[in-house]
Parts: sequence; C-alpha cells; structure tokens
Amino acid sequence: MPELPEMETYRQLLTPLIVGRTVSDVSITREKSINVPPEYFARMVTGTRIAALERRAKHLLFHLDNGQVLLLHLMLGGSMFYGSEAQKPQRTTQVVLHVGETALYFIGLRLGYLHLHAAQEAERLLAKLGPEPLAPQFTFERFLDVLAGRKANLKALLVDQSFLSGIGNCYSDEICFAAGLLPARRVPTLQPDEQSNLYTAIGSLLREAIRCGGYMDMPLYVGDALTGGFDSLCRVYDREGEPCPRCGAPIVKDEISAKKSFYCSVCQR
DNA sequence: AGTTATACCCGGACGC
DNA sequence: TGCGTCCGGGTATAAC
Repeated sequence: MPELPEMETYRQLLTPLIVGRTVSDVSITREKSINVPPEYFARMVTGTRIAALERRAKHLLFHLDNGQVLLLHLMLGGSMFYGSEAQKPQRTTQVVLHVGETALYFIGLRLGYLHLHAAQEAERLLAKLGPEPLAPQFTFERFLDVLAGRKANLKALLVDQSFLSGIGNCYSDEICFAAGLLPARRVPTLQPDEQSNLYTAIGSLLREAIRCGGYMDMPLYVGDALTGGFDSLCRVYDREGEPCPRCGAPIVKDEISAKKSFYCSVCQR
C-alpha cells in the first residue's frame, strides 16, 4: 500500500512528465472513484493545464490552472501508470487523464479516490493531518511535543495520521526495527535515548525508502528503474520466519492494535 | 481526549 | 481449470 515514500516517488517521477502539460481528455469508468458527476468532472478538468504536483502525506495533489485540485489517495492497492494505451498493464483503470499521445492511468482505486475540489476546500480536507515527518520544521523538539501525553503503543502511534502523516503499516515496522524498539512498546515507557533513536529512525528510514523508489512493485512507466527498489531492502515487513538481517533470529509476525506487525524479538526491545 | 470498533471495497488468495 | 468464499488494508465516523 502506497505510503509517503511511494507517493513521493510518484511525485518526483511524474513531475517532469505532466507538470505544465494540458489534460486533453478524461475517461471515467468507475464513478465511485470520483466525487462529482462524471460530466462535471470531465468539463472541469479537460483543457486545463497541470500547474503543479504536490505531495501531502499519502496524498498527491494535482493543481490545475483553473484553481481546482485533483486530490488523490491510493489507499490499498491503488497505483498509477503513465504511457500509451499499448504499454498500459492489463488491469482495469478507473480514471484516465489523457495528456496528448500518452495518458496517466489510475488503477486499483477500490477505496482509493481521485476527488475534484477547489484549492481551498482541498486544504481544509487535509488540515487535520499531523506534521510531515521530513519537513525541516519537524525537529526533535517538535517530535517530543507531539509525543507528550501519548499512551499508545508505537504501532498505533506511527500509523496515526494525526500524529505524523504519511507512515503506514510497512514503514512503521521498518522504523521500529531501525530504532531497536518493539512495535508494542508504549510511549510513556520510552527512555530519552529511545525517543531520540525513534526520531532518527523515522527520518533515515523514510529518506532511504524515497532514495530507493519505495517498495511498490509496479513501475510508473516503461523503463522506470527507480520504483520498487526498497522492496528488497525491507528488513522485517512481510518477512515472517526469515532471518533478522542483524542477528539472524527469525522475524516474528504479530498483531498489535489490530494491525499486522513484523519485528525481531532479539534486536527490538 | 485518546483509543477502539465498524463500514467501506474488490482483487487476489485460497479451498474444493 | 473453474467457481465460490473470504480476507486485507487506510480512513472516516461512531462509540466507548
């Protein structure tokens, strides 16, 4: 499921391909994936220029030059493909934005969506998101501020979008492993050095994952060599029974706060 | 206020 | 192979 690094990878790869270009046509094959009548959606989007592409947590915002924004959330299983009809993978698409000869295909939007909003409205909808973990303003002091008073375990905390935005099930486990902390550890039990390790792990893990193109398996376009590079670098996520890369003990799969969780019971305390 | 339960949705995994 | 069943997962919302 796309999390912050996957959406950031999309943003980086997609920006030179579509920003500044005009949407020549729109196809909608699943009305539930959008939030307005298809005719209205098509009328508002067709002919507009994509002025900017912005990532906010796990969302991508397509800023149109008419003041409207396409707000994308891929949720589970959603993905995008950019290319020609012939190159497109054999998957049903829910929405297509045609850009000249090529098109941006939105695939696997089940719970995911591509919603049309006025820029101000999109802003309002995103207002409850917690801080961006990679923003320069997100200092260790700020981290301690948002940590204060929390009683939850690390798993529940890290995936809580109002605490920090952009982290999901995979990276919460990878962050806990990098910090040497069990996902079931509760915030009030964290020692000062553990708080510091956690903060450092959040930044380093997310940055590494972005550098490697995230862990999504489907390339954005033919010849895309970046997307998915982090998949083979995941230390614990979805690696039940495999040896811990640090100590060799088998990775444990557990359920914490109703979330699937993977960790090393030797390296993480 | 913070934490937990539930609905949403359907591709894909699984069983027969 | 083919059909049926069921699960997973992030988020909004409701309920403790």
